[in-house]
Amino acid sequence: MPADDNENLNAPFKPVQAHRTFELVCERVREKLLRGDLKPGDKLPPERDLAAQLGVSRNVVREALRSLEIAGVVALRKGVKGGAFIQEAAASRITQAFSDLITLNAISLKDLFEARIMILEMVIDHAFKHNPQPDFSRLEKVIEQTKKTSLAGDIPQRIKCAYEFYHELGALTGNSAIIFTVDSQTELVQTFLRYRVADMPAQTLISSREIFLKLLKSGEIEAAKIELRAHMTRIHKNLW
Amino acid sequence: MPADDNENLNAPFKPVQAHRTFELVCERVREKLLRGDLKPGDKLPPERDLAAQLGVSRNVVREALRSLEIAGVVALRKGVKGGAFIQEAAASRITQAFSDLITLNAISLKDLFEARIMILEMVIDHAFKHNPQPDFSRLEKVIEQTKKTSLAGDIPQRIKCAYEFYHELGALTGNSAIIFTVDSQTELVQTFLRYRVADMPAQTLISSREIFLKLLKSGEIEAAKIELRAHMTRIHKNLW
DNA sequence: CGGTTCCCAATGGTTCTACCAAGTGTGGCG
DNA sequence: CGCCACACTTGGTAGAACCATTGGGAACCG
Repeated sequence: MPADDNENLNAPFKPVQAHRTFELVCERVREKLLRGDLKPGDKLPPERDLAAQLGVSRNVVREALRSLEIAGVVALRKGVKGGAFIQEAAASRITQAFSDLITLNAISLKDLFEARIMILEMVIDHAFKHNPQPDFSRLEKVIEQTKKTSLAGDIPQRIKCAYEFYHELGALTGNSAIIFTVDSQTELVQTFLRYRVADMPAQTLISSREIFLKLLKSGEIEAAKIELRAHMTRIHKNLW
Repeated sequence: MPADDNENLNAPFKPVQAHRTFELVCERVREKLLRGDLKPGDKLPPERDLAAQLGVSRNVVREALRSLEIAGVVALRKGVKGGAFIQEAAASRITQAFSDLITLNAISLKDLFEARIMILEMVIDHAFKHNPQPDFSRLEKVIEQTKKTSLAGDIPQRIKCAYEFYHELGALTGNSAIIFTVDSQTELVQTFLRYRVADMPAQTLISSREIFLKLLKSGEIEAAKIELRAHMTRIHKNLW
């Protein structure tokens, strides 16, 4: 439920005044984003200038920027040539939100992992439902890359490949909302597993990926889902 | 923070630079949350006291609180007896994240709605997969409530009932990660539809809900999914 | 005694000013 | 020519003062 202003829908009076100044500043920025006046990579004016232009104190501008930063809309860099830069759209803000729910004990790791499997299985189903012959070339390329880096023992690159793998899997749906969801879950799981990747032998990973792809290609959906679930279980088991 | 040192030892790349003071303040609060020293409903010390206790300026404390507020961890109320109160876990932060992705044109409304349908269908599948006879009593109760408020023309309550309906649907999985995902999507859609609910006659809504429940109860999963998709399409159509 | 009104203190919200810290470039010096 | 130091830009922190809202209690009135 909208946790903020609730219940004033049928209120005869409109107590609307929620304007903390910094929120208005955020609105201005979001407006410009929506209208295309601002695009990722663009830079906002310096805090001092912005404060002057908007007729508010620098503090207010800072709180607004802080808010936008936490929301992942802008990133701040200092020094000359620094400033507030509009960020590229990314899954990380969703990731952060889920992460907070976990620290609040509102979501257990078990549920998180189970949900991840559910969504990925859904992705596979959906990929075939609308297209009997999905294009697996990108997925294939990622697995190839995984093979190389993982055998070379390049852990960070291996982690990145894993991310790309699930990303391409999600991309089979062609639905960006699903892609972001999958990405955020991957990101989330990786933050919990980051320092334990090496627990799984490279060969185990590679063969799992290859078997999975082979099953997908031959259209054995259910078998592919079983392989995926088995792989996930191997990964997650380390945490319990 | 000994735990952090531990992790930094074998960290391939460091999360350094976190030493903006306000981030440290956030950490302190999150620590207390994680250790159970703070629970939802608890109140943080006043900004001035907090600043003194932590040995930082009030400005820093404010930025930290702003950050936690945006993250949905605390809510701020002014006046005497006001302060920063720890919030109950809620989906709203995820909602906001998706909302930002939409304003950045990274997700289209079409994809959002399609993803929503996909997830709900997945929920239905999953509910039956692990339990041939799911408990629909809560869902039934919500529909009963929907009937009442919707015929009475109580729009806000009708919206709330819709939220509850999808919430209980998600709850059939027993997976809190899924529940939060469903909730956030519902919230998101509702913000786009809020002022157009009345477009759908109450009777259309009610009969759709009842047909859906009846199909679920008789185990006609596919038919239920079709009814759900039809209902969704009716709702979403208004936006295109 | 009961209730209404008004004032006061607590607390978040805003403003100002000054200064610190970190990049970036430029000009001077070897 | 190359390197280094200094200055300038811009975000980060500090601290004090004041405003706005809220809740409760004191004062007042019936």
